Amino acid sequence: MPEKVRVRFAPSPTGPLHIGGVRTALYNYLFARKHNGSFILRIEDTDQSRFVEGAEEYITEALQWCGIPFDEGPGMETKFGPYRQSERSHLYQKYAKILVDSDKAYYAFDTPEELQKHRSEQEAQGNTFIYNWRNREGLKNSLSLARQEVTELISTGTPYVIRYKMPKHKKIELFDIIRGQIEIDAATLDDKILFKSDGMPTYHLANVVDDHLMEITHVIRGEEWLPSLALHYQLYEAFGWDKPEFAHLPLILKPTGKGKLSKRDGEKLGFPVFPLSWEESIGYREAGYYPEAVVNFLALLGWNPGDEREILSLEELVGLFSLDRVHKAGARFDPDKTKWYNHHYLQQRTEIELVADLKKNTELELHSFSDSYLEKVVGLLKDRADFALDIWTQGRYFFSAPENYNEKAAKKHWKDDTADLMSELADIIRPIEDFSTSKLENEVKSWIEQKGVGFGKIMAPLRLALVGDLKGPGLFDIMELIGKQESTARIEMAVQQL
RNA sequence: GGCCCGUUCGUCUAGGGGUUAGGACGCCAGGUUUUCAUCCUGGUAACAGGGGUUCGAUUCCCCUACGGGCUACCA
Repeated sequence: MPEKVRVRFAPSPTGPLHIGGVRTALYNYLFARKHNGSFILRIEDTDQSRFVEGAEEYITEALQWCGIPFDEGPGMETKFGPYRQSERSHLYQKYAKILVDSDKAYYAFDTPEELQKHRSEQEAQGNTFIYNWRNREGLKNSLSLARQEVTELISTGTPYVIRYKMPKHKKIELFDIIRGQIEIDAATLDDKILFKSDGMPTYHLANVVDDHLMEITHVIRGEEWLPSLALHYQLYEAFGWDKPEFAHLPLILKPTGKGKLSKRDGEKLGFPVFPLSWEESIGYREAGYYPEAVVNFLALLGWNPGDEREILSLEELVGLFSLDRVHKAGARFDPDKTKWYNHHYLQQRTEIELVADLKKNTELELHSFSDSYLEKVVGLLKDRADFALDIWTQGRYFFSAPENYNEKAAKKHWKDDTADLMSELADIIRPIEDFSTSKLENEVKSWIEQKGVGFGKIMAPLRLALVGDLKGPGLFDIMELIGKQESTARIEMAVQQL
């Protein structure tokens, strides 16, 4: 690759960034960094009717959170800017005109209603209406109308669009890095609208013009664009421009059922589909996922390094990434594996970091506990946590005495003589000066052996008394942490209540 | 319907003319933990079907089936 690699991620600010969009951005980022190139963010806001307030900010914040910032884009201006298409409309107008003047495109005056009518008429006969060589002579455009009439329509302000004049006889040879050679018969294509009657370009025109002007070398985008690649090729040729290389990424599919992953799948199956929360939809960040986990998971969804590694940091991904290892088929999204990745990255975090993670959640009543206490709790619980919040929800007994006891367990393990045994145990514990795990273990175990009652008869009710359930880390670790007073108090409470 | 892309365990995938078709998630079992989870070990499980080409196809070609995408003055 002789020229400097420049790639772009070009979302439309019509809402939150979808997880599939994040992956497209990630692959662009990885490719750019792998080749010491630039990663550009371009906002494709040519459809004013679908513009959503705050969506652009959401996109930049999401990329930031994932750790894949762009080198150029809104707010990071260079000679290639501006980076919002709405701020570049004068350019598209100019280039659309060039196409018309060279007879590669034409004005069309058909109203949306007229087109709709044609469509339904064709549909009624079981056909599809395609605006192209078959019928363009019979429709209202600068190809069918007299020159005079066209000038008059335009000068009187009649709304018009500009359509690309797709040739009838041509085999368009496409090349995609991921899919290889593709041949398309131009006769099956339609005269796509390049320039809308509202003065804005459509995706096709804006995209080609901007990619050229911004000197984009590789277009890495979703597979949904593959069908329009032939048009884009035609446009580059019409302008006499060198084409970038293209790579169309496989889609991310629903975990079950058919079709593309959607917002509804997340709601139904209870996992995020957005990087950050948006309105009612929870994001990966807010659900407690670490960006490393999301990036790692996403990178491996449709791509792999060629060996059996599954745990890869962003830096490692940069070093390993290559487009020709991108898979061709769509990938089903797997929420379980994402969770597993988060579990893994959570284990990498220190106790101090995890305490900080917990404290970020201001709804947790953590203020009455010291950092050193919290760090010890984390140390005992982190193995079993997928999310930082699990430490809180699974370790409530470190923060307050159990309010109720697992009924089934109580029925099974709290026998008639248990209360007496527990009271006796409390008496054994009370005089212990050095209230440490090892000391406790020694004392309690030798007492049990002396009594000859069997461990199960003591340990299960004791756990019930301290934790409220038959769960959790080692009992003596718990006792050391919550302390003598709390431990005995909980035993006495259980004796009373059970 | 038309056009385009695709198809290896349930899922993500490795592999590639001769392999015991490998790994990961999930699931199951055993071990550790006198609990639960983690963890460790093991197990379950796949080349969509049919034709070619070939000494030999999961691998190459064709067809079918199935899946996906596109078919807007949306991107």
